[in-house]
Formats: sequence, structure tokens, C-alpha cells
Amino acid sequence: MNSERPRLFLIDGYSNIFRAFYAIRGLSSSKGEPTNAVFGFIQMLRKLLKDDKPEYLGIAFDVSSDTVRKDSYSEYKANRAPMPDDLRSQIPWIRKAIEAYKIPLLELPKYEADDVLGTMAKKAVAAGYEVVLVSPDKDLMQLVGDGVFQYHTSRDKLYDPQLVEDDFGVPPHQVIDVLALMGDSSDNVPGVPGIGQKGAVKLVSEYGSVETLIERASEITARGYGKKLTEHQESARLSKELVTIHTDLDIEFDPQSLALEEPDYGALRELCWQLDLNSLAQELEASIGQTAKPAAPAGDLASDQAWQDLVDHLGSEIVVGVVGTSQAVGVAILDAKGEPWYADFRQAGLRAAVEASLVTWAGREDITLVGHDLKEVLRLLPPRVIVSCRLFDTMLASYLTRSALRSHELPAVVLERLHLSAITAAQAGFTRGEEPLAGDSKLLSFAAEQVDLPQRMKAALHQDLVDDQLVSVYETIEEPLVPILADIEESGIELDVIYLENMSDELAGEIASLEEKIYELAGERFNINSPRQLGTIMFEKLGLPVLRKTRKTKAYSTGAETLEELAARGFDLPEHLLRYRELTKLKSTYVDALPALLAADGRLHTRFNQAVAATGRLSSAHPNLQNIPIRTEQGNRIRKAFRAAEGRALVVADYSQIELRVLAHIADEEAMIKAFRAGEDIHASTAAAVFDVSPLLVNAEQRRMAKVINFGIIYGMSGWGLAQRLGIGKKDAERFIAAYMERYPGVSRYTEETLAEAQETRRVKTLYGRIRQLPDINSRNYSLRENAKRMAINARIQGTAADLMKLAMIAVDHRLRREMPDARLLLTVHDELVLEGPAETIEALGELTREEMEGVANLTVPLVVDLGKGETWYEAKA
DNA sequence: CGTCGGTCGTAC
DNA sequence: GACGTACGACCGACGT
Repeated sequence: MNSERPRLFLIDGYSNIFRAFYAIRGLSSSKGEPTNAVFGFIQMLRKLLKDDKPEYLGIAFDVSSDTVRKDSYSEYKANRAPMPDDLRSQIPWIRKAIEAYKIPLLELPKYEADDVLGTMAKKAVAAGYEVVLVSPDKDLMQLVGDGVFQYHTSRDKLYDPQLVEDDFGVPPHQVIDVLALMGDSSDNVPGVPGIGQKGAVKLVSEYGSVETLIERASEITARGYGKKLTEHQESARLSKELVTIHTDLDIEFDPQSLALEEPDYGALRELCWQLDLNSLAQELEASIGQTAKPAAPAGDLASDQAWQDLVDHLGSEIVVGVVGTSQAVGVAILDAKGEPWYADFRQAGLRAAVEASLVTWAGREDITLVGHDLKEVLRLLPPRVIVSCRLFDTMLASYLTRSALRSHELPAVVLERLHLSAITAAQAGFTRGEEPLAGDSKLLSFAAEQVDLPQRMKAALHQDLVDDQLVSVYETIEEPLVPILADIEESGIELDVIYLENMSDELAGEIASLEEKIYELAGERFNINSPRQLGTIMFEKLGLPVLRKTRKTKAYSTGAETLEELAARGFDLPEHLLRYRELTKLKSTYVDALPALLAADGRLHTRFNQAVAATGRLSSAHPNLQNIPIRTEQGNRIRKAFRAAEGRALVVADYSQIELRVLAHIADEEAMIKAFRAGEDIHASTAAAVFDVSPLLVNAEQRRMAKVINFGIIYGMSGWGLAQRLGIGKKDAERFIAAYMERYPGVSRYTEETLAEAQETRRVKTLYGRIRQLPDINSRNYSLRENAKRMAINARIQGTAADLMKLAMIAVDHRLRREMPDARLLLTVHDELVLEGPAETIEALGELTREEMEGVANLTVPLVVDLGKGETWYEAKA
């Protein structure tokens, strides 16, 4: 382009909006409004402004469908499907965005955007400007040339006449002739039936124009084009008229009004926040230099006396927060005036002073502790202190009210709720074992935010709990669970390190010999742990059959399923690899990793995260004690390292089939309820029902298949998935599912009602009212939508089971405090509790636990608990 | 040298 | 594409 002349960019509004709408799928706000077109359009604008830095800019829109073209040809655009609702709802937002960008709108009643663009381009060129038409629409190519270019943003192509000819097949002045012959079904431009783009290009290249073609139609014999042209000559002429862009509209070209202004970034940012376009919003933050609120750093409390003076003046709501990552370094607090202060535990006397205050507050029912992740605060209490105060935990409130949020860490919630970027622990200096020094200014700012931000969010969070009827889930489930989890984490569990060290040596020996064997079979040494290197060896060097590729990168799959199939075909290498994988997994993830995580007291303190799993389950980390192996004998041995303390024993209490029982209850499925009430083996009953045999005649294979189906139902599995699992055909699998639904009509009804509820409200609820949001449930993207459906079906069941387990923990803990103060909860593994108590009363501990777990709710089916006892987790689980 | 996505594998 | 919920080891590409 000639850079001497000023450049005018003219954006074709709707064609770019449509392109954005269809190019980006499945984007929506947390409220479920579609936002893909808004996002795509703003991205396009940003790219244009950034890369091309236009001096002059305008956007053209059609004002209405009532145009001059319609006057001359009433069918024009009659065919056009109405704008999809999911796009129509986004138009007002896009207009707001354009307004915020302060880009002038070019609209003229009765004329289409194309005509406005054409006229404006012509006038601008005449006035000495260079014009760039921003549009993906091929119709505009007719305008290219003589200082006019067309820019296709997604292809990143700037069309000059040569490029038009290269891409479209004819130079710009013949574009209308080609379009006239082709027609355009979406705009109802009739064209000449039987002539498509290729034919049209060929004819126009040869004869020049529609008029010449009609004149010389008799000469044209190829593919009957001549005859078609003669028959439809009127249509061809009309079509040419329709596709020709008018460049003679009565509009004024006023460069002054098109000069680009500085956007209103504040308004843009606000719009992006409203639509949950968070990444965009953050980038916009950067461009206006208003990243976070300038928080005043916390005052540094110098002594226990200073702390005491502060707390003496507090009211009944106390905002506190622990500062630190794995270890508490200090505590932040708001004083009576709402100013943040920080008590660093590395200062003499402060830790003790803070603990003493916490003990006092914990005992007072009239006090409410407010903060983000209060479990960390309660962990500072001495063991088994009764927590009678109220807890308003902003992390848990966020977890309950915004279940679709990826994270409920303070920075994530602050971003969602206040649209501010909070200081992360890493930014404050807590990075890989290092921590900031006492008095560090970053540390003090960070500390201030730990209390200031929760304080600013608490009212809105509470209101959301009320609005979504989540107060009872909060008060009866999550809030009382906090001190229990704090206690469990503080207690920790004993680990037999010597045992694990021996096991590690044993594994190392077997792994070493497997390595040798694998290298021998491979003919070379390589990194067996690298799926890539392994794939190259197996499938390129040794030529094993490639059964499947990986999902994302299409690399050779070396997963267990693939290796098993290869082993079944008689190959030795995959057999050894499977064993190698099993042993190295055990060694690196458990046997060697667990002892490394022992705390100073010699025990293992996992963290139970209460705000991670979208269904309401707890999760465990550092280490994860919810995925300790059990299925293979070798793996199960690891459980022998989890021991009761001296003179004590473990109880393991498992809910039997809790998810299927929950399903039977929620679905009100009679046959299933009957089976559970009769104490039948549910998988055998299912097999009897599905395979239509007497319960006494169900064989092991039928039971196994029924079990797979039962689990599949809970996970929303498809016929295809079941077929894969059972190694049968898809048709047969579908027949099984049909038979299942026929025998269990309640389950069929459950599925339908759950999906209907989800599609209607974009959320589902558990029996206790816990909500799971499903923003993608009505997405046009198949995979997002189907995923959301499975989540809907699963979330009510898994979530209700989680509610029950949490309630059971509360009930068990409550009774332990009163009746067996020497016993305590150690772990929870979704449907299982592990407790420890004096060996001599271990039977009673088991019975107490069973009673509370079984009695936690009165469902239409009994809740049944299996008990085990022993010195180790292995024994107790046997 | 740290971060991050991909692959794989463990549990319920 | 195709079975829900997690956590984490290891590799390798990428950026500092």
C-alpha cells in the first residue's frame, strides 16, 4: 500500500459478526449468555487497531431488511434464515463495544452496508485516501482496485486486484458477473440454476460479462450452459443487478468524523467483566494501567501487646486470614476501623498471642470469623478445641455459588467478584520453599489483601447464598465441616517409613531387571518413561501394529489399554512395559513420595480441599491420600504402611454402593429400591433384570457386565462407551441400555428430568440443594454440550453422595467428642471413613461410626456400611 | 532453571 | 468424540 496517503478502514459490521459467531463455539458467560460473537468481534477490532493502526475508521451496518433491492425484487433475501437467537442477543453488546471504541457507525436507511461501504470508498478515494474494506464477504471483492483493498482478517489477507483474481478466479470488475451466474442461496439471489462458482468463473473468463454470455448463448454447448443461460437470462440480469454494489448513495464523506479516537477503556473493561470475558478484560486492564486497587499495606504488629490492644476493640465479626503457603508465617486481621494489620509469627510472642485469641473466639457463639479459607486459621488451634463460633468463609461461599469457576483461591474469586487482580502468594515472595522476610513490604500488602478483600466480598457472597437457597447447605454441611477437616489435617496419620524403604529397594530391584529386559527387546537403551521415545521404538523401529493414536497430538498411543491389546497379540515388549509402568508408578508416586512428605512430627498431614471438586466432593493433596492403590496386590501393599499409633487401631467404614443407592432414591426406581431393601447384590439383580434370568442363575460374566452398566449409568455413558468397556458391538450395547431403561424406568425418567432441568436452568441440584452450574448445557458445540449432559447426570448422584458423606462426618465427629474423646477421624475417601481409636474399644468405635453413617439420612433405600478393623489400613480394609 | 501442556495412571 | 470427580509423576517444549 502507498503509505503516503491517509488510510481509511471501513468495517463491514454484520459479515464480521457472523464470521466471529461461527468461528468460535461454546463461549458463554457465567450466567450462560452466549458471548462468542462479542468476543470474536472485539478480538478482530483489537487486532486491527494494534496491527494496522488505522488513522480513520468506520463501521457499516444494515439498518433494516427493507432495502432498495427488496423493492425491485421482493424475493431478495426472503430465503435468509433469521439470525440465530444466540447471535441476536449479542448484537446489543457488540454495539456497546463499538460505542466504547468510539468508532463511528455508518448507516443509511434502505441501503445495505455494502452500498454504504462502496459509496464511502469511492468518495474517500476521490478525496485522496487509501481505503481498506474489512470484510470476509466475497461480494465486496468487486470494489477492489484503484486505491481500494479488501482485508480478510481471519485469513490475514489484504486483497489487491491480483490477489482477487488469484483467489476468486476473475479480476474485480468481473466479480459481479460471476456472482450473478452463481447466485447466492442465502440471499436468495437466483443466479442461473446449474451454474456454480467454477462454471461461472470459466464462462466469465472466456466471454467477459453476463450480457455477452446471453448474447452468445447459442455458441455455448458445454454442459448445457448455453441453454440454461437462454432459459434464465432474466434471472441472470436481475441477479447481476442485485449483486452490484451501489456506489452513488447520497452520503457525505467527512474524514473528520471518521478520525480514530482513543477508546473508552473503562467502559470496554466493564463490558468484558459483565460478559465474563476475563482474559480480554485483563488485557484491557493492562492497557489502562489500572491493574489492582492500590491496597494499603497492613500495619506490622510489633508485639503481643500490640495484638492484644487491637483485638480488645473488635466487634462480633472478626476478619482474619493466615499468611503463608504450606506453613503459617503469620496472621492478618482487620481492626475495629477496618484497617489491615499483620502479626508475623517470627516475632516473639505473636504466635502465642494469636492462638490465645483464637481459642477465645472459637468458644464464643456470638463471634463470627470471616475470611478466605478459614480452615487454615482453625489449624492454628490446639487439638480438639470445640469451635462454637460462626464461620463465614468466602472461599466456601464462592464454591457453593459459582460452581463453574475453575478456582476458588482468593485471587480467582477476587477477579470474578471485584474484577481486581489480587497479589498471589508467589508474587508476595512465597516461592519454592522461600518466604519473604518479616516486615517485607510485599508481604504486608499481601497480608492486607487476605483480610481486606474477603471483607469487601462477604456481603455479595452472602446475598448470593441467600438468592440461590444455599444457606442451608452452607450452614449444615460446609461450615460445620471446616473445624473437622482442620482437626483431621492437624492430626495426620502415622506412616511406616521403614516398611516403605524396604519396599522401595525391592521395587528398585525388579524395575532394574525389567529395564534390562526391555532394552534387550528394544535393541537399544532409551528413556522408557518417555511415551514419545517408547512410541518410536515400538511402532517405528520394531514395527508393532499402531492400534490407536493419542487424542490431542495424534502421537502413538502407549497407554495401558493399547499395551494390553498388543500383549494379547503375543508381543513380549508390551507385557514387560505394563509391569514396568505398574512398578515405577508405585515407586515414584507412593513408595518414595510419601516418606518425603512427612512433617516434623513424623506424621503425614494431607490437605483436604473443600472447594475444588465441582460436584461437592472433597479432594486430598500433599499427599493425595484418596488414590492410594488397592486394586493390584502389589499396590495394595502400600496400605500396610498406614498404621494406627501404638496401642490404637484403625476402623474403616465404607458406604456400600452409595451412588447406586442415591440413584435409586432420587430416581424413585422401584425395582432398584426393592433390591436394596431386600439386601440383594445389586449388580446381580441388575443382571437378572437386564438379561432376563432368575437371580439365582446369574453367572459371573453377566454380573460383571451389569456392574459395568450400573457404573456407566452413573457416569452418563453412551452405547459406544459401553461397547468399548464390554468389548461388544455398539448395537448390543445399545440393546443392553434399552433393556436396562425398560427394567428401571425410574432411571430413564431420572435422566430425562435431569437433562430437562439442566437445559431449562443451566444447573442441577443435589438432594440437599447443592448446585452445579452447567454453562455449556445448551451449547451448539457437540462435545461441550454432551459433556455437560454427562456432568448433569453424574453431578446430582455424586454430589448427593458427597453431601451424605459430609453430613456423616459431622455426625460421627459430634458423637466422638461426647462419647469417645480418644478416638478421631483420620481420613475420608469419598465413600469411606478411616478412624483411629484405642485398640480395646475399637469394636465400639466401629459400631458408633456405622450407626451415624447409616442413620445420616432417611432415604427410600437403606444406607449400609461395611466395617473393617486392624492395625493397618491394609488389614482394616480387607 | 521454572512453567505449562500432554500423556499416563491411581483412587472413588 | 464417545465415562463422572480428583491429584500427581514425568517428559519435553518454551521462555527467562
